[in-house]
Amino acid sequence: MDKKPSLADIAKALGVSKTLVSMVLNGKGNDNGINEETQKRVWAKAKELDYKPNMMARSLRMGRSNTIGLIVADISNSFYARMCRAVEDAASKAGYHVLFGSSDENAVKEKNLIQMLRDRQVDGLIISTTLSNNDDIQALQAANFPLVLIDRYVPNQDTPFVTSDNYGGSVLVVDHLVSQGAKRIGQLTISPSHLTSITERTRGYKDALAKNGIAYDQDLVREIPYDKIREGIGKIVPMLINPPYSVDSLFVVNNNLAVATLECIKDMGLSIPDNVRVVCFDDIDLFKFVNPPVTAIAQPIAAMGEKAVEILLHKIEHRDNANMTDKVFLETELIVRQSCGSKAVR
Amino acid sequence: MDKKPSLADIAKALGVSKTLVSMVLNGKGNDNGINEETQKRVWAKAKELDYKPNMMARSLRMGRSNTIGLIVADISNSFYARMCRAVEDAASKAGYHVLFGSSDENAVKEKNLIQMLRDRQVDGLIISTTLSNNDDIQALQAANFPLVLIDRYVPNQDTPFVTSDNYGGSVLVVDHLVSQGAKRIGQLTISPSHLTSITERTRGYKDALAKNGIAYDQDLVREIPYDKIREGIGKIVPMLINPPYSVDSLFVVNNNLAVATLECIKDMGLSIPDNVRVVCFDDIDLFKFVNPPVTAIAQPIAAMGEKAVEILLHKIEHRDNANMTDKVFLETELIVRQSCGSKAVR
DNA sequence: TGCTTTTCCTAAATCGATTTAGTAGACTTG
DNA sequence: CAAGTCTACTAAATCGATTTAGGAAAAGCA
Repeated sequence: MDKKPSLADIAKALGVSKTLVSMVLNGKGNDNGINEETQKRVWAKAKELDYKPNMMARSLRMGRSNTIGLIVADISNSFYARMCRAVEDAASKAGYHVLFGSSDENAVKEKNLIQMLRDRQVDGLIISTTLSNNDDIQALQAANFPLVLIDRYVPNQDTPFVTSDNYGGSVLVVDHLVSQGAKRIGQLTISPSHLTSITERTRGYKDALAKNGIAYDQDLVREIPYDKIREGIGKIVPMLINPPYSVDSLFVVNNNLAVATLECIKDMGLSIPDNVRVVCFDDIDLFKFVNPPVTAIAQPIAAMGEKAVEILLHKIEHRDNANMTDKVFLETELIVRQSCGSKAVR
Repeated sequence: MDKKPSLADIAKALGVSKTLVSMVLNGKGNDNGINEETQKRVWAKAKELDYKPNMMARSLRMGRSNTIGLIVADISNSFYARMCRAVEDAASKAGYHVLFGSSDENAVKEKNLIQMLRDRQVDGLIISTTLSNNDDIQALQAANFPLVLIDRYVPNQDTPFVTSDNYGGSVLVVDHLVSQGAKRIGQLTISPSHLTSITERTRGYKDALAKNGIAYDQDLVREIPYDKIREGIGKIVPMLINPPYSVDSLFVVNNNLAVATLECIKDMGLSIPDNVRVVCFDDIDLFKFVNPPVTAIAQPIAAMGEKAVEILLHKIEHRDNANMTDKVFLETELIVRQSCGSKAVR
C-alpha cells in the first residue's frame, strides 16, 4: 500500500509552508489573508495528489476525534440495533462516527469497553449501562467526560439520560390487561433486575395493579437471567400458568423474553389469549404476524437515539449543558393486537 | 475534564526517560535490559497516575489503529445486526474495535463511508458492498488496502469475500416448494438487483426450476425497490397471486421483503399456505411463531462474520494472503416449517 | 524620503506516543 | 591496565497535522 500524501507533500510540491496549506484546506485561507491565486494552487494540488488528512494526526493535535462511543447490551438484539441506527444517523449528520461495543449486560465487559473507547479518544459516550459498575459511570462524570445514558439511568445521580417512560408504559399494559378481563397477571422480568428500565416496569406494574384493585403477589413476578433465557422461561412459564399460581396473563418485560415465552407456550400446547394473555414491552415488526398478533408497547427508539446524540454533542461542543434538559423520558405507545383477547387488529 | 497523564508525566515523576517508560509499559523492559527494580517503579507510578496510553498518538506513530471498519446496508436490519455482532466479537478477540456505517444500499453513501473510514485510519474494511461503485472497491484493491467483502462479492474481480451459498440455498427452496406441490413459483427480489447475493438467488431459482421441469417465466420474477418495499409489495404481490399470473408459491429473497409480503397477504385476507406458499431467504427467530410458521433459509451469519474477520486480520497483519482461501461460500440450511404446507414444525 | 500598514507567508512548537542510535559507567579479561 | 563487554539507560527523530508568533516585501501616507 503506497503511503498517502501528507500536508508536507503538498507544501513541498508547491514550495510553500505546511502552515499555509493547512490554513487553506481548512477554509481559513481568507481569514489569514492568503492570496486567492495561491489558494487555488493549493486546492488543485490537493486534488491532484488526492490528499486526505490523517485523522489520527489531526485528532492528536486537536484533542478530539469526532467519534463517539456507543455501548449497548447486544447489538444483534433488534431493540439495540434500531437504537444504534438512530444514533449513527444523528451522529453522522453532525460529522461524527460511532465506535460501538456490546456488553452482554456484563459489568466487567462494560468497564473494559468504557476504558477501551476512552483510550481511543472518543469525544463522548452513550451507554446503555448495566450499572453494577456505578463507580465507573461516576468516575466519568467526575472527570466531566461527556456522557449520556440511554434506555436506563442511574437513580439519584446527576447523569444525563434518555429513556422511555417505562413506568407509564407499564401502567398502560396493566390497564389494558385488566380491561380485557385479566385477574391474575404475572410479570416476567429479567436480570440484571436493578436496571431502571426494569425496575420502572416493575413499579408501574405494581402501582397499576393497586390502581385496579388487584392485590400484588410477589410470587407472580419472576426474574429470568439474561444469559439463560430459554431455560429460565421453560421452567417459570409453566409454573406460573399452572396451579397454584394460575396466572391468566403474562406481562413480559422485553423482546428476547417474549420470543422465548411464545415458544414455551406453544410447546405447552396452550393458546393465546384463550389460555393466557401475553403483552410484551417493546414492539417488533413481526409481532403483527405472530399467531395471534402480539400486543406490545412500542418504544420511541429513533427519538431516543436522536435525543441522546443531541445532548451528547451539546456537551462535547459546549463543554457544559447548563440550560439543557438532560433527563428525558419519552412517551411509549400501547399497540393493541390480539394476544390479550382484544378484537383490534394491527 | 482534567488532562490525562502522559508517558512524559511518568518519566518526569520518576526522573527517567520517556523511552524507558514506553519500553517497560510495552513489556519490552526485559528485552532491553531494564532493571527489574526500575520496571516495578514504572508500573507503580503508571498505576498511581492511572496512566492510559493515547491511542491517537500511538496509532499515528505506528501507522495502525487496531480498528476495522464495517459497512452494511442497514444496521437496524436483523440480518446485518447479527452480522455486526459476529464481526464485533471476532474483532475484539483480536484486540480490534469496529467503526461502522450504514449505506442504505446507496452507492454515494457507501463511497463516503469508505472515504471517511479510511480517513480515520481504519486498518481494514469489511464491506457489504452495494457495488455500483465498483471502482472504489477496485481502488482499495489496487492500493492493496486490506479489504474483505461480506454477503456479496464483485464478480470477475479478485477481491476476498465471504458469502452464503446463495445459489445452493435457492435450489433448496425451489426443490422444497416443488416437493410440496408447487407448480407456479413467483420470486420477489429486491433492487439493487445486481448484488451477487440477489443474482445468485435468482440463478438458483431459475436452474432449480429447470431441474424440476418447470418453465421459467420472466413475468413471475419481480423486483421491489429497496426504499419502497411496502408500496412495491402492496402492488406486486396481489398482481402475482391473482390471474393471469396465479402463482401458488412465493420465494421471497430477503427478510424485509418477507415481512411486507406477510402483511400484504394478510391484508388480502388470504391464508398461507392454502392460497399461497411462502419461503424466505434468511431466517428470523420470530418466523417460528408467525401464523403459520415461515419456512426459511437460515444463513450462517456468525460464521460469515468470523471468517471475514479472520481473513481481514490475516491481510492486515501479514500484508499478504498468499496461502489463504479468501473466497468463501458458506452452506445454508433450509428450515422447514409450515408456510409451504409441510407438516413439519420447528 | 521615511514611517506605518497591509498583504502574504513561514519557522518552530506542539499533541503523545515509538524507535533508532548511542553513551556512561561498571565489570571482564588477556 | 588497556580494550572489550555488559548493564542500564537517554537524546532526538518521527508520525502528520494545527497553531502561535512573527517577518519580509509591497503599498500607503505625510
